[in-house]
Amino acid sequence: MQVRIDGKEIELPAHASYADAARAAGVQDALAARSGGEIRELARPLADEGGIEVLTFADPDGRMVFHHTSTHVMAQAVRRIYPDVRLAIGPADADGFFYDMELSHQLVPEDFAAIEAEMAKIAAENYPVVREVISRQAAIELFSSLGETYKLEIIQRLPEDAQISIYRQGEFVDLCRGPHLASTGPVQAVKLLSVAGAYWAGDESRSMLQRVYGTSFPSAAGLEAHLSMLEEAKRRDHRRLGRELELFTFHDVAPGFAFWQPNGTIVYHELEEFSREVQARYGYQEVMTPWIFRPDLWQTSGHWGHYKQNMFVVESEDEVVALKPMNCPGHCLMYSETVRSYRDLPIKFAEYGPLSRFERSGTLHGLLRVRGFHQDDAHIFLREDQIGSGIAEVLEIIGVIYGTFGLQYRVELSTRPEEFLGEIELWNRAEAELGAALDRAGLPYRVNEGDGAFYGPKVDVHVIDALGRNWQCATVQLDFQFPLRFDLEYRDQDGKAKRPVMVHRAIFGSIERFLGILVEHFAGAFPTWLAPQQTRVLPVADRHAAYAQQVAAGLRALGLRVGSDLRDEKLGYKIRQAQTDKVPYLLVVGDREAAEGSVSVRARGEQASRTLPQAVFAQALQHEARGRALALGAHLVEAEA
RNA sequence: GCUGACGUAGCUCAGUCGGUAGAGCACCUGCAUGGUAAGCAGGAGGUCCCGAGUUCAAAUCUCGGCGUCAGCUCCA
Repeated sequence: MQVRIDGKEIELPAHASYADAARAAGVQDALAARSGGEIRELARPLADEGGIEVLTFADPDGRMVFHHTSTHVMAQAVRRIYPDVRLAIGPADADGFFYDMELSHQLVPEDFAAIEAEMAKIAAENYPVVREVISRQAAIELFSSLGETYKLEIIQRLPEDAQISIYRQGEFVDLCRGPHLASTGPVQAVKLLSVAGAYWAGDESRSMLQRVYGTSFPSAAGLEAHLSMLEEAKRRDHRRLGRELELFTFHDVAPGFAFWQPNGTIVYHELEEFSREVQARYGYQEVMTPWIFRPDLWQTSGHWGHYKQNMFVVESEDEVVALKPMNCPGHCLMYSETVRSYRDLPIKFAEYGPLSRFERSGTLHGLLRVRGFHQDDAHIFLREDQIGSGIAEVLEIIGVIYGTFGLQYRVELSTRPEEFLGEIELWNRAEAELGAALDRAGLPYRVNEGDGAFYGPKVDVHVIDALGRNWQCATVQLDFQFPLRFDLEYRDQDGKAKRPVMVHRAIFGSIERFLGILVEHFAGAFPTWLAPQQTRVLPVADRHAAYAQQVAAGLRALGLRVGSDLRDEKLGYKIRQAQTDKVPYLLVVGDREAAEGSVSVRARGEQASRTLPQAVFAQALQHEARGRALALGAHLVEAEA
């Protein structure tokens, strides 16, 4: 028969398999195939179809199949070593796989080597992975005899008409939907990464299983590359860099709250100032509102009913009060204090004040998940006819802000959750407005059904960092509820009272969190405008100290952040330290420079240096910092020319 | 919150069998006056997370608490 494989027409005998097809197409390392969006196992016979694609490890679906079989190999190895294991679920995940299991032995990382060795044996033994479809009754009998109670529970949960498949490899059998590799042989390079608890069926009230995470590759080289990427992520960990660069610290007595060290405070303020500057251009008005309120406010806003478990509630003078987790109720109050005209709208209140949310202890994570933080928060009150332009403007600001950091981003639209306030019709309208604004902005987006806030649908923006990781940052939430609950009004053209619409939005999200993401994105090497110290003067010997101080003073007078290293150390030592401190520009000054009033400039990460007159360097640095340039040196090259 | 691991000098970590603690870096002092990623020598630095218990004796063993880490759950 004639089959189109990866775009080429190829003649194959009748009853050929996908493996035959891959071979005929000359693909050596085929893992599976894809046809009409479905993944097909290599051992299966070709179905009657238009065209197929051969999947290798380069394809995400191919990788998924590979990792899926890998986790079966791991389960088989664990069973050989710990026969009392009971298996729950074992899927592929983004970069590897995991298996949830119950066993009497508490696994520790020291056990991994033995399991990996057994996995290598299973790969070398190269068992065919055989799929069988069996009846529900046969499946129940099989897994009962094996004592696999979790598998029995899975079978019971399957719909009546579900096809039940099992996969065998050697002595091992597992309930599984597949798809899988044709044999265990390709699972050559494996690394188990961690073991942690995971609830059975993701249910907090059920038993806790042991989840073993691992990753695997067809070749040792691929595994090595992946492991060094993980190492790189570790090197960039903002908690580590935060301490090394003296940006922030945490203390046992204030879990979930950062101490901002002098260096970190500079970066923090630069971010806040940047936001302030951009938003002022768009007509935002900055405000400051109380951070402790009586429950009345939270009752009006609905937080008392829906969010209280996340709020810090304190007692004072026999009265209960609560720290604000969000600014919106305060801004609504502020809006309602005056009679508003249709001419005033949109009104845009921005606030950078402190927010507190009670987060469960196990969820805290450096700056990325804290209890005390600040947002580049704003609430926009607008007329219904301004919704489209209002949302479009926010999307524009997002582009301006993320562009400055060189961050790519992607967008998601989250719709009505199960627990919600208000009428379904209002929700539908709000969701439609957001979708339309995204379409007009030309931003492709994914829909997250049921993931919206309790008061309205939202657009979430995920930034993509230098390592390709995604972080949820900006959020834009349309809200018909708060105006209703706070009875907000404006006088329309006809003199009648009308209800405004509200937009909640933050671009960084939490400034703390965004800063943490930036630390990892830049690996601590901030662009000049964000760098705590933008330049550092290094005298060659102590007789050059006076000139060094003069150079530093001159730069400081221009508003630049400059340090000087006057210690009795050799130049190489000071340079090394300045590089590890990730200072953008080092200025070496010795006899030559002192004599001609120049500085020898060495940019971060470079070996070469160039000598420039003091004033020329100062001006270039000033331009670079003021312009919030992403890369180092553009103005320097200009200055030299 | 749950499961597991961990908590020793400012940082990274070692500490055997239960016998009162160590290294490197950083810091301080002295020598060296130096030209683009670590000069040499010396010194100081400890509530071994906190609290109980076992023991003649606890960094070490047991229990409880706090915190951190990996994950789960949660995340307007």
